[in-house]
Amino acid sequence: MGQPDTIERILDAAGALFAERGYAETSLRTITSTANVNLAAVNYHFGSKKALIQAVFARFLNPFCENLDAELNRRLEEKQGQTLTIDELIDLLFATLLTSMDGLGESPNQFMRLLGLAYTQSQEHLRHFIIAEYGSYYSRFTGLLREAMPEVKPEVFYWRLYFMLGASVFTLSSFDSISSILKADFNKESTVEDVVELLVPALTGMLNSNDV
Amino acid sequence: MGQPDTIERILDAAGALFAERGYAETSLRTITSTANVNLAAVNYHFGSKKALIQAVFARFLNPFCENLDAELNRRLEEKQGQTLTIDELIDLLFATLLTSMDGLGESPNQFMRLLGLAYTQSQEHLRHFIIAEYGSYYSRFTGLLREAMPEVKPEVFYWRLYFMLGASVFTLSSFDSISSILKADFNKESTVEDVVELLVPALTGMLNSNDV
DNA sequence: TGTACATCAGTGAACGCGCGTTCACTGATGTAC
DNA sequence: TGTACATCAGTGAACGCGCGTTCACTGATGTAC
Repeated sequence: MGQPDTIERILDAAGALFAERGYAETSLRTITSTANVNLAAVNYHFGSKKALIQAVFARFLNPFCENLDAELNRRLEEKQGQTLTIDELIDLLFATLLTSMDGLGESPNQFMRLLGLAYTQSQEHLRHFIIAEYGSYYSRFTGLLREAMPEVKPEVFYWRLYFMLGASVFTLSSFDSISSILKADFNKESTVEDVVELLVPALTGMLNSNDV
Repeated sequence: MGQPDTIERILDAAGALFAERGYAETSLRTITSTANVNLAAVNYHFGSKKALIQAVFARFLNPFCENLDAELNRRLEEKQGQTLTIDELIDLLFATLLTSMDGLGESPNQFMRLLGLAYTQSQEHLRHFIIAEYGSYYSRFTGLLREAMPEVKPEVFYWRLYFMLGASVFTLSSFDSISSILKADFNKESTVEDVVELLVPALTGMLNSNDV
């Protein structure tokens, strides 16, 4: 194969196909023929299909987590020790998500779809991988969010975190099909940016919901 | 096979196994051996694996949709033409969900998990089946919710509906794993009822979020 | 009442197929002396 | 500068395996006359 970067081409094809149809439903034969690469190349470069799945994730999560960390540092310095508010944190999270994906030429909904599938498909190895590699970033963000709303009980905070995660992952991961129905029913086009703009205040409203 | 109700035993096993590991990841051999039934019995009684998946869904959705419809009728009559509020509708929805599952001896999180998987796994036939069979119930409920919040723009309402769906489906479908982490971290036991009690005001808070 | 036939739930074994992975191999490039 | 060897990306064909589905068959029960 004279063409450059077999590894990159495999990652591109795998990312798109996994997001589209799921991990178990995408065969190595489909991936390698889409990438114009020999069938055995995946096992040669990555070792196994599982390792390929993890590599696809790392390519998304590494830049995102690094950007998130840097942004948090910048904002904390700016506020000189004051705690960040819920609004500021949620805003920062989604702004980072949108800009991190720009660099890769990948849309955030593809990333969200992969993330959603990691939860719902039975990919134990993937959940372990994500927790082991990126758990500390997750803890830092949720820790800061906790500081912004210290008055709620721990278990209430904990469940609201998952309500938030669910609303975000589910909506953005199904962005394509949801927005195409919206187009059909109301003739309205939407971008991911539009939805994020609606999502951020909705999540803040949910985290702040009072009557418990 | 002298034991009674081969069909019921297949549906029980299939429901539990699909919810646990997904549709593609559960083989007919696993289902039939769990149900203590001959491998060929699924194709004999249901025709195909796809038809079995749909039958599993129908067993959940039929009673739920009928109960929801009846409850809506009852409440509307009670209020004599007045529109139902957001709180009342969300309350009624989840109360019906909880009571509908009681009768089947099945937990709402199993049902939610199946529903979540229907969205994320590439089961086109299943989405078509659900829309065709149960779309009118869905439209009725969302129509009433729309009447309760006529001031928001249609597309804003539309997206908030999906935020709500995402938060509910994601959280309840992962109830087992989320609550086991909560148990490990805070030594707090939670029931599905506890989570629904937190979820209802959170969803209402999200639907009502103002700054757009 | 007895016989012949139809219906139907259930069975055991086999079918072809697509899957992830392996393996012996090629050919280009780099390194040692 | 030339030769021998090592390294490494990539290849083509085959491997065994588990999958959903099919098919000829059994045996119990119901129905017609």
